[in-house]
Amino acid sequence: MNALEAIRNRFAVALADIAEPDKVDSLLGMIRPAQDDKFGDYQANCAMPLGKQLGRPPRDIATGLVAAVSLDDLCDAVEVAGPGFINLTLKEDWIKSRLTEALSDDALGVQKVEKPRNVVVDFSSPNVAKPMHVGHIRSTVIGDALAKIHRFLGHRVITDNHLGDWGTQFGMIIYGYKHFVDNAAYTADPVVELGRLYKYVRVIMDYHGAVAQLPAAQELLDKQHTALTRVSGEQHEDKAALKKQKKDIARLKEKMVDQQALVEKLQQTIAGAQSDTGLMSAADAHADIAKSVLAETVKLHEGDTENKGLWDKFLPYCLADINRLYDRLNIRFDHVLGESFYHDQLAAVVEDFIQRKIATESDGAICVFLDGYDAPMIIRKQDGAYLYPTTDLATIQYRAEEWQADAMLYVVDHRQHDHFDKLFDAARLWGYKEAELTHVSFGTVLGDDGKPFKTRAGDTVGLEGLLDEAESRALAIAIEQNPELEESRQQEIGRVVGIGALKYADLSQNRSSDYKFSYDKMLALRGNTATYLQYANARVHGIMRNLNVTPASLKAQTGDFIFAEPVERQLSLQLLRFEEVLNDVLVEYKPNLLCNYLFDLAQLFARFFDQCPVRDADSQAQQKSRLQLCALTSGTLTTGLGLLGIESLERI
RNA sequence: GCCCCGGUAGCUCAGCCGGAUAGAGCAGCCGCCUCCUAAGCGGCAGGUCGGAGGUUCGAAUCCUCUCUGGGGCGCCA
Repeated sequence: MNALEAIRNRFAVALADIAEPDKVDSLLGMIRPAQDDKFGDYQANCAMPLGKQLGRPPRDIATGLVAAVSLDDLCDAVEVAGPGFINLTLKEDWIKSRLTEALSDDALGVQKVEKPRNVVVDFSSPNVAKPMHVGHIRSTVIGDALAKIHRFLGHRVITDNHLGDWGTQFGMIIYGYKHFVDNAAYTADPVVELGRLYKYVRVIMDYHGAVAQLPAAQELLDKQHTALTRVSGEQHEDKAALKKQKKDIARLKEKMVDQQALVEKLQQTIAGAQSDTGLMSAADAHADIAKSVLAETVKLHEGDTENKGLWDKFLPYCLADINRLYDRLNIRFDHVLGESFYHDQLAAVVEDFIQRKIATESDGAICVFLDGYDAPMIIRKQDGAYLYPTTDLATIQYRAEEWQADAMLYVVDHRQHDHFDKLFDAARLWGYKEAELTHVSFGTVLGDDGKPFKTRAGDTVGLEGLLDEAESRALAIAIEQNPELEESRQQEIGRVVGIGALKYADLSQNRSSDYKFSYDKMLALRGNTATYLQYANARVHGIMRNLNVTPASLKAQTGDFIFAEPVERQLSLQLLRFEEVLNDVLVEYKPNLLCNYLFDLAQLFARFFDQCPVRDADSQAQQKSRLQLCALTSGTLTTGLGLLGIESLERI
């Protein structure tokens, strides 16, 4: 039982007597860790709102509460301060006995939740056959961490990688294979050749697309220009009209900047293609490539033997390709049920929607109209093809019925917010009202310039290159810091530190905000980084190594805890907050709360390391106590990092 | 036009279902290795929490308006 929960339980009894029953929970929520040491360890802020509700002075309420709550075995000082804050200081004996419990427990005293849920975590979900890029890493890393934390707290977790394995990109590869394959290259390395084919077809399609789009884009730009000239030339007398004119001009100019950029981009695409004569002859020979690609996709979906055969042939290579990345990131999934898994269920989904009269036909498409949205959710196109909302609905059905999911978490970037709002509304209309459906959204990864992270050439940055760079930078530091270590150890440190830094950079940020990617910040040796935590952990192990003890040997024969320096008590309290923080993480699915916690823990340990000699402790008993704190610290850091999907080492 | 998400120290960001003097890291300045990993520790300096109203005993946090940046908005995913 963590301290916060213990305190809340005691207050719950007392509050039941004086507060309205439905208010008790929110009042208990006002008991929280104290913001400042001088206010004790925890503070209860519920007397002020209670005073208002009951029409009595809050200080009286606070005093009454203090008298009514039985905390004798838990807290020392219980003080009423200011307008009615109740400041609580935990008894040292209570802290010490919790530490002793944690020391002998593999889960560090963290208890399983009382009501485990079946939680499906849908994350990563890349389109196979397209190169994975930096945008995929946030979903992958955040989803993995949330799954691990759920599991650690006793929930039944199912992770599912909902691959895009049935879309247009296969039409592209199939078309590419049929027309452009280099058989020697394919035999030598199918993955590389398929990747090349995808890009090749993409470039040709983009070229034709740009050629088709450019005149209209140019025309629109000209129109905007004309409009700007016209509006600018207008003469107005009254202020309101003048203001409107100014606003219109500003808006038009803004639009023109965007439109100009679009035109330039199209021109660049065309010029880029034209500079490659080989490509141009292919482009000329395949003028209808977009239509043909679509046709190949349709044939695949309709079960065409040849295309389905190619799909069956290509898919394992595509999977092997992405699995190489998952291996490097050390990430596994319980299931990999991509879009293709659901394709034969889609017709039935749409039929069911029609039969239940929650979908209607509009302009030949089958639509679900939802309150609060102008645009409907289309589940079948005019041409009879299904769309991703259809697949997503089938997926919800499957997860609810096959897996009895109590919660489905979708770790997907924030741009799909509207899609998920609609999807969830539609699913509830359909009858899936029980399960929690949550879009765990996250922001965009930006470059130094504040724009979506791209290479100088304008391509999205490949994930593979990102991992390479992170590792090689970390390796350089590892060699510099540990010149005496053998090379394989340095390599190992480089790998663990580099990958850890990359993951932590994503996790430590509030997931909802965009974040600026920077190798330098990520691999900084100080500050709130994985490296700092790994370093702290390595230092703990250094102490234990020097004194020839292990967490296991300490566990075998525990001793008393002694708080000589203030930092020892602070460190202890922080160690005991682990469970509390893990529960906090799951309230809003925010792994950064765990990062913050671990960073605070590491900082406290660094102070402990400075102020509390272990080898040269004053007594055997004190040394024992400090070693036990070391064991708990390394256990918590290692476990905490592990829950974030980050490895730790005993020496870095 | 409508909808969503941001704006907090020079920079990168925490804090946001209201709580006591707004935090951290980086960058800057000053100290600390005869001492368990200095990939460290201590200290100094730095903020009208975009702006204006409002609700409240109390607002970075809630409400309204406004400025500003980003994203999304019928047959792509």
